[in-house]
Amino acid sequence: METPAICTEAEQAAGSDLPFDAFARACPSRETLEHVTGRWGSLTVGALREGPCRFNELRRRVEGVSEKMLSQTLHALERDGIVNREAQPTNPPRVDYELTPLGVEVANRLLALIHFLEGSMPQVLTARASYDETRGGR
Amino acid sequence: METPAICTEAEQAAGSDLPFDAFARACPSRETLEHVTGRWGSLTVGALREGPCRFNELRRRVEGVSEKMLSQTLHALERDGIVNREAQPTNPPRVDYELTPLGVEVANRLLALIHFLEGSMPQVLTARASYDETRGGR
DNA sequence: CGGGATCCGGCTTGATACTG
DNA sequence: CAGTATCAAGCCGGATCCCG
Repeated sequence: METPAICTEAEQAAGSDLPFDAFARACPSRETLEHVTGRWGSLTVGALREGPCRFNELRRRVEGVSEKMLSQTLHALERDGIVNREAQPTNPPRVDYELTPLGVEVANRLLALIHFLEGSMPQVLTARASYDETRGGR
Repeated sequence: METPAICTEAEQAAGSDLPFDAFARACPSRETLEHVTGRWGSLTVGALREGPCRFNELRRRVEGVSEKMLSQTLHALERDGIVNREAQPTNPPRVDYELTPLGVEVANRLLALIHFLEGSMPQVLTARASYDETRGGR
């Protein structure tokens, strides 16, 4: 079969009506992918790649993120085993976040993609320009 | 500076108040990244990697996607120079989509990440299990 | 067939406030 | 400091209608 890396038609053929919910479950790697590549996911992974840090420090590194979103993102990544959370029951509370070894691997691949994209921005920008021009700016 | 691949604090330091809108613009590669990794983006790129195809054929390959979303995704990818659109003014109209050389490169990196993630699913699943167990299923 | 325009519901996000 | 709870807004995605 020509099923790509991402399961697409696989579940369609198997399931039937799946409103896109079923296939998300059938393809857990997609979930993780989105945790990693999502808005705050990629920024968080990027920030954590510079070294472990605490919650509010992370908020500063990823600035623009709300507490809620950072917390949420962190939990998702922690649940996926990408991020490790170390809470010390001291007072005041101190919690450090860091990438797990798996997280580092993921970060590297992700960054590879991102770097490639960044290196390709001239092409992308050119493409965008001609696209916009062709269609009159819209 | 230790600015990561993804521009995070860079613009913060430079700009100032950016409500996450400014930095999205300051960091066009992030935009493209999300086009590629997004819900339909990754599926579309994956589908197109199997070879060029027409709109409705694509809809079938990526099934679950609505016309609107496919169209939208395709336009975003086309604008970024990831996808090439070839319209033939015949009747009935025939339009073929295919990955550009750049698109193929991007697809390869993306798939590398995805494949790694898929290969790591046992770890991820294990991590998820212990996370869920620890917190009582929530 | 290939798509654009519109309407609309829902999930995602973001402020704000509160707890330990 | 390190979060969670709540609530409203906004964007995303889907269904539908329509045109070329």
